[in-house]
Amino acid sequence: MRKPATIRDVAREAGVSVAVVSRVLNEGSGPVAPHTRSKVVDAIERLGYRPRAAARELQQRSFTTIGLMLTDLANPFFARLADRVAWEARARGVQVVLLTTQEDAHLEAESVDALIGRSAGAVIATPTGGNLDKWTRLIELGVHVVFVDREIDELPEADVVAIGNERSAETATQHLLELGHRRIAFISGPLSTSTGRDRVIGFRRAMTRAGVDVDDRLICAVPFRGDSGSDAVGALLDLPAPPTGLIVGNTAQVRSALHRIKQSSIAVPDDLSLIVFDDNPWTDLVSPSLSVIRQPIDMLALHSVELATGRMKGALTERPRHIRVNAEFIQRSSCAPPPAAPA
Amino acid sequence: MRKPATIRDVAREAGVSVAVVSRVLNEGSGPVAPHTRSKVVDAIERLGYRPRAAARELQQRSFTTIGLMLTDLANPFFARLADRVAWEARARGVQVVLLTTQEDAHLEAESVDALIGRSAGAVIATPTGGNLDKWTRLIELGVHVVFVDREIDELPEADVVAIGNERSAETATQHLLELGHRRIAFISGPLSTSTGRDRVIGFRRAMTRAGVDVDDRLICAVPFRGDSGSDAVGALLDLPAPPTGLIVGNTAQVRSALHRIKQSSIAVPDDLSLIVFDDNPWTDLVSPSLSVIRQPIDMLALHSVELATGRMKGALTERPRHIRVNAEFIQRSSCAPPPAAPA
DNA sequence: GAGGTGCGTGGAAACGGTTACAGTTTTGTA
DNA sequence: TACAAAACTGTAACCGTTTCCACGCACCTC
Repeated sequence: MRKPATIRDVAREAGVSVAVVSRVLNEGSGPVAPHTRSKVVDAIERLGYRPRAAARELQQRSFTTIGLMLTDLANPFFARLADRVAWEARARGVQVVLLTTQEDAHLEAESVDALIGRSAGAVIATPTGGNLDKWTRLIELGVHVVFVDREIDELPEADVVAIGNERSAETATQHLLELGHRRIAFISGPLSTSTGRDRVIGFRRAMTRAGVDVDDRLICAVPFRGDSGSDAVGALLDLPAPPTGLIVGNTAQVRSALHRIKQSSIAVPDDLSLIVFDDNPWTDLVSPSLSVIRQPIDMLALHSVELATGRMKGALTERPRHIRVNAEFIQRSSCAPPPAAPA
Repeated sequence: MRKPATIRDVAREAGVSVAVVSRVLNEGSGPVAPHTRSKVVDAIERLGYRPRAAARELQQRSFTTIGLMLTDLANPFFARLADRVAWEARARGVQVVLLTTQEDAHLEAESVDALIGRSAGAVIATPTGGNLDKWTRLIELGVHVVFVDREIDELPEADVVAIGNERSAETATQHLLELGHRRIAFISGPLSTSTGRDRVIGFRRAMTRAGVDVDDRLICAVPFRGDSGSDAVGALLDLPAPPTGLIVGNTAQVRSALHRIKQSSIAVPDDLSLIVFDDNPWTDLVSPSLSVIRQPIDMLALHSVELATGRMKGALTERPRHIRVNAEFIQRSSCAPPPAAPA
């Protein structure tokens, strides 16, 4: 196993200069006579030469890589998002470096550092909510940041692609209200995330507009990780007056919450009407099939990648954009009028 | 937007030479006085300096990037695999470049090309089965290839990490046989993949050993994409003598198959006993909860990354390894004796 | 006090590409 | 035939690290 050939070896073998070889390598970066080119190609073939990517990257600050920083690929929502992002990125010829933060601010900080070292041109991320300094630094270094799904208000320099969270929560709540529910519970993500906050706002707004008092015990902001969904459901069902409707606005906790409901003697939708955020492959396989708020994942991915690559290539220079795409309410079988509807 | 700081900037800021900064960066590569070290650390902090990966790679011939080439992240199995791979990779300080092939040989070829000449030292992949030439070329170029989940017999140079597919299928079949089933159907992936072939082999072996004739109409090898699972179920149920037991060995088609079963009037497990490959987050949420073959995803990820990074760093130089990890049969509620068990 | 033996440090040469610029040929045109 | 323009090729300077080697210095040992 001998040392790999370098561009200089090729040049010597072909009897030309390194510049010529480089031009042959990078088609169109300069003129090369046909005969010379074939000599070079031969030499490359003979030596089995392959240009070294590191050397290339070092030299040219070509931003051909974007970072994709998601919290957790085990969550089907993010998994499908990653799938679509990878797809869109490929179509644009850019590479995707994948990083997961597991909802951990410390890991997130590490990831940002890693991206700086890899000289990524842009980052698509679902931020945990912290690390303001890290993000700021990243942006200062000229790395374009696109927040997807969530956002950070304190970072107006970043683009944002998300669904209308307030509106979606409002729609779901509205649906339950119209069925006659009055005691409606809401399980959201942490209020440190924009999704958590906005969805709760939407929920409250719908309730208030309907003239229904919001019982704060019916709003549970729980972490994304762990079994908090199950705990929240347990606590809600144990209340003296348990809710007749439940909206789970924390995608990552839907499974856990459902588990608890399945274990209990509560019947859906007879005893409890249910709407969950995000349409998973299995939401129509369980019994009863779940009414959901469906986030348009391909749109989120499309816009994110579009923004990221656009900014990277300098095509987009205007001020940061906030792109809202509409989530869709899909009615299935998990909602019904409350058991003892008021007269 | 200022330029990223270089090691020279740090050296100047700290009032030392670049050599010292480098030694601080690479702990243990040379002596540094404690006081000097802290000056350097301060400077790094102040400047927000991050060493540039490309420059590092150029100098020392180590790679810090591995390619992760999966077919489809919308499949929860691969999504969770990606999650674990990202995790294991991070623990080893290597970056992951994500590529998806959508089970398309052409896209796979493109992906391999993209990886060639990029700075990936190793690739973890679930191959579609074709592109022998591409893979061979990649390996020749010194990129270490680890096939995970599936393998390609014609490429003995690649490492393989997979479950015992024959054995797992055998176990599942065995379970149904013991319950008294004789007409057992098997839906597998394409026979062009090792998983498809091996699982069918295991299925046949168990049947043969039990002295049960295998009805070829009960074996459906269907594509991973599309709605082929549903079609296969439809065909099976339409048979004059439909099966009383069904094993879905095509993870990607489980959802589609279940859908069709749910639509039909067939009751699980009363009319049809069901075992599916791979334990998803929702297999115990549906009714009845599904008996599954659980693939130990974290083990698959661990070994893959271990092999990939080990080879990359030159720690592993022995001949290619085939690592088999055991899948586990998890019994839930989707199996019962056949409706008219033979006396 | 001469001669090791370490430690701590800095200078400068790699590593393998790209590319600006200058130099040499070939071609086109008056 | 002369001379400018175009086409091609070569030299050398980067890019940001790591690392080899030399050097100064304090300390220890005969």
